[in-house]
Amino acid sequence: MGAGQFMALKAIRTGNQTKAQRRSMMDHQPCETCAVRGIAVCGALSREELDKFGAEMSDVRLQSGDTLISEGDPEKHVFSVLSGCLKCYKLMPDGRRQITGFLFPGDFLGLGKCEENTFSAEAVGEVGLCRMERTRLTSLSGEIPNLKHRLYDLAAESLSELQDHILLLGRKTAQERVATFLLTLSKRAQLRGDIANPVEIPMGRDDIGDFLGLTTETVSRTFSRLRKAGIIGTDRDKRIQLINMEELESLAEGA
Amino acid sequence: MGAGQFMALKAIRTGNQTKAQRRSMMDHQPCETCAVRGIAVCGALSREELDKFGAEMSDVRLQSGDTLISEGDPEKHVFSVLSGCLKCYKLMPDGRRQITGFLFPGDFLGLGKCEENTFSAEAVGEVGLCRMERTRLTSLSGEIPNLKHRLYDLAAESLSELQDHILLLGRKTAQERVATFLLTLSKRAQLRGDIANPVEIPMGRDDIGDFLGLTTETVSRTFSRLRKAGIIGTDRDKRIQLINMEELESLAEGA
DNA sequence: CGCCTGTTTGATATGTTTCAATCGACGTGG
DNA sequence: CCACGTCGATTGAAACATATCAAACAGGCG
Repeated sequence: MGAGQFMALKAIRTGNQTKAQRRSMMDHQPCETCAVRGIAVCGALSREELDKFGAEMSDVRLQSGDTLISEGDPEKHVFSVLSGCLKCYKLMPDGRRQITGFLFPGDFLGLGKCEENTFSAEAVGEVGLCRMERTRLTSLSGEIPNLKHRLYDLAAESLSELQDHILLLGRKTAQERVATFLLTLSKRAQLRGDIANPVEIPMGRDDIGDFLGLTTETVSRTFSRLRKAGIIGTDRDKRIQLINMEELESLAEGA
Repeated sequence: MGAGQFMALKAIRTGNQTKAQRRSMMDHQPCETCAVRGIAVCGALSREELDKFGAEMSDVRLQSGDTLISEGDPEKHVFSVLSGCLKCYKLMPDGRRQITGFLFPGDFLGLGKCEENTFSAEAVGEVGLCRMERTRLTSLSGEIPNLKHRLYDLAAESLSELQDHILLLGRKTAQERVATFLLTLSKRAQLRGDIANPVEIPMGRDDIGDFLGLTTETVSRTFSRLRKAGIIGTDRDKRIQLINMEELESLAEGA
């Protein structure tokens, strides 16, 4: 691939500049009944720690397309995803976009070190999050060793995932990328207790393309190819059956 | 690009399986006189903390091509680079390789969370490092808050760099990748006090290719193109003058 | 039903890879 | 000191995977 230069002006990403406009704030729901307890940042906290932690949170709800944070803006808050899906991306001056990752329930947003966001994040469908002041997190992580440790673990895990993605972008073929993508999505769904096999694909083909370093068309064609090969099946666009897992795995690894 | 599938068997990377064979161990030199104090992990430590830290270190010296760690092996040690350059990479079953990053003096190796290395690391030319048991680092970071904090910062910085590289691999053209590479190398040299403008390129064209998601030939051709355009100049292969910085910057950003 | 938006499919263009050959620097041995 | 061999870098020609351009298709909704 490459050719980015020429795919450029396809949109200039004038996307609805919703920013925080449609974003709505709500009271924080009790952590005890939280759907993502156990898998989220807060999972490692004791009962008392959790109380202290939860007291600092407030809830946020986003509509599809809403921007949660923007690259370059001051990094004032950290977030924990409760429901829905977000895409994190970087833009180039001419509009080329690279999605660096998707966030699902239980995922944490706010591992940055510097004052400014290194990427933007936007809702894919409706999203619920809980939110905390970054400065509060910093001081809390000083008080609660478990929390600091958990944050470090999350960062380390994230590092490993990004390295995997670098391998994908640098060396895998379109088919291998798509296979990897489907399997990763499926495994993540399983981890948070969702259905793993007819795997839910909340984002559009263009988002998948911008994540995998491909175009919408190539993603679509690749899905079709896998479908014709009997490796995957489809009810709707957004729900895909993984039929031949073995083949999919070996495709993903590039064996 | 893409086509990885077909570039595959070009070598199967049978590379000299030197592992730790040529690796030699030495006593640890005093931290006070260390060339990379201030920029390395240990930079944030007080005098007493440094003594405690340094007492745990031993020195390692590698020859060109020596493998320091291998993907999948247990992660027993962490390292701080004193001199030279290392490449960190992941391999696919068929031999395709992706270099995830280069390490220079002052850089830290060992931010992993799990028991196993997520990548391999190999010396590019002669390398000097100091080494510590991972378990010792873990306990020390419990005792020394500064250290824990420093490690977290390093991880966060690393996250940001990997995201930049993901943008590069996913969306930049060959020329933009090479321009970015040269500038990054130059800036890092400056940060550690080395000469920034005739920038030293210790690694070969093939390593650069495997880092940028390109082939040796494309890297070489791109250098030639930049040279003909008067943007860079060359004394030797490994030392490159950045002549037109403005143009190089705008190329790198893809404006 | 017809519009709208996202997906799929087709035909063609192109940047990069692949295959192959030449060049250049460097070290070795006669 | 110069032929020779080696290894990495460079250059050329052709092949190819994916991008681009364009059109058809499908599903959801007013």
